[in-house]
Order: sequence, then C-alpha cells, then structure tokens
Amino acid sequence: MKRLPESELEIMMIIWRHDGPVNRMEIEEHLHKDVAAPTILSFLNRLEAKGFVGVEKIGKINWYTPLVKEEEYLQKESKNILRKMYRNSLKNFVSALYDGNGLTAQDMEELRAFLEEKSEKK
Amino acid sequence: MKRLPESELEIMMIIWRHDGPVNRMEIEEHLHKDVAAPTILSFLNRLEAKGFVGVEKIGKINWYTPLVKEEEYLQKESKNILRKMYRNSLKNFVSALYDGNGLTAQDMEELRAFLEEKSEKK
DNA sequence: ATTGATATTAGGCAAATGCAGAAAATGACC
DNA sequence: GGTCATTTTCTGCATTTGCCTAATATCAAT
Repeated sequence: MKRLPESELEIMMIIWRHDGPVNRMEIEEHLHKDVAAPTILSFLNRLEAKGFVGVEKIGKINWYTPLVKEEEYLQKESKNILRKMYRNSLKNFVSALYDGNGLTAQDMEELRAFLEEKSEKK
Repeated sequence: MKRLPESELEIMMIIWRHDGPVNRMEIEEHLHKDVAAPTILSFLNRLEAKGFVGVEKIGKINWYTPLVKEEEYLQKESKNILRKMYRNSLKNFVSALYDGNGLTAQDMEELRAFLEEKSEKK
C-alpha cells in the first residue's frame, strides 16, 4: 500500500469519514480548499489507480467508495511517523505536542483514561 | 517555514542529532539508504535554499549546521499530523498505534509517567 | 608542477504532484 | 430532436522530488 501525497490524502479522509458512496460534489463541499472540479476528479482518478477507491458511474455521476480501510492506512502511517521523526518514541511525539502547546488538559485526560483502560485488561 | 520532503527530512534529522557541524561524509554514514555523494549534496543544497541549514566551506569540505531548530519543526509537524490525519485527537493517534501493535507496554508506561508528571505541576 | 584521490558544483532527467482549460458525454426540459 | 446545464474525461503544464553523470576544484604526495 503506497503512501498518499497530501492532496490525495485530504480527499481520502473525506471519503473515509463519509457514510457510503460519495460523489465529486460532496467531496468538494467538505474540502476546505477551493479547487476546480477537474482537479478533484484528477485526484480521484489517481486514488483509483492506486487502488484506494472504487468507482461506479450512475447516470453521469461517479460514486466513490474506499477500498483501503482507514484504520489500516492510519496504523501504518502512525508507525512510520514515529519511526521517521521521533526515534520510535511515542513520548517524544507527545512531548513535542505538549511543548508546542498542542495539547489541552482535555486531550491529556482523554489519553490518560485510554492508557488506563488498555493496561487494565492486559 | 516549509515542510520538508521525505529525503530532505531524513538528512535534516541526521544533522539535528549530530553535535556541531557535520559534513557530507558523516551524513552518508548515518544514512540507512545507499546513495551517491552528489545526491546527498543536492539535498543539502536544497535544505540551504530553504533556510534549514547553513554551510561553511573549509578546504574542500562543506560543513553544515542547522538554522531551524528541531523542536520548532517537530512541534509544527506534530500538530499538522494530528490535524490532517486524526481529527486533532491525540487519542486517535495513540489508538491507531495501539491497534496496529505499534505500542509496547514500555511505551505506554513511559507515556503514562509523562502525562502524570505534566499534570501534577499544572 | 604533476598526478591521484576525493569533494563539490553544474546540469539534467524521469517521475510524481498539484492544478486546470478545453472537449466530450449525459441528463433534463422544451 | 435541440438546447442548456452540469459532469466527467482528456490533455497538458509548471513545480517539486529523487537521483545521477560529467565536469570542475582542491588537497596531498611526489
């Protein structure tokens, strides 16, 4: 499974978060950038070529569905990020966020609870 | 401050982790890939053009020093990653790692201790 | 000063990425 | 069927990225 460039990933995130098949227009609405329709369709074509989405044409509308699972992709990416930028240390990553004020008390509490839950049922 | 492409980031990580100025040869030794000398120098030139490193030539050797701080870059990147891929939720990121078996018990304990320490001294 | 060894610079090239104009297809309405 | 309106497809193009070959500079040893 290839790594996606930024623009394709942006599209892919929208597709993943959408329930069921999605068309170009819907993607456009969720995109924060303002790009021409052929641009989005071009990214979608590339996603299809890479096996990330399937397309079905109904009438003149293309409907896209994910073929790669979000969790699967994110799992791999999380590991890559940690390895490439944080010497494989999750703590380094969280530290960076903390020091850059990227963490709220709520984030931290949420994470604490998560860790607690996961280590309980070992 | 621009985002760095993968190959330039790899070089930059080596420079950051090295103590004091570093030359092409030293970088080459720390690189896990096997690339020709001009390739590395080409990346270094690009890093210089982007303001990430400074160069001083002594004899025929170029010595490189970071101009951008590692923490600064990583802080920004951590936030970007979280925003772009995990809906700004650190827990989502850690979850992904956990589910993909990217976390050891040690990682988790380390992180737990970190959170505890940081929330104590609020 | 010549030769060798090695480093950097110049230049370039294929592929990937981000993007959009023009052309073609298709549904909807008269 | 003809005409809009809209959608997709085709095609292309400027940049960026990853990488290297050939040329040039420079030190070191003779």
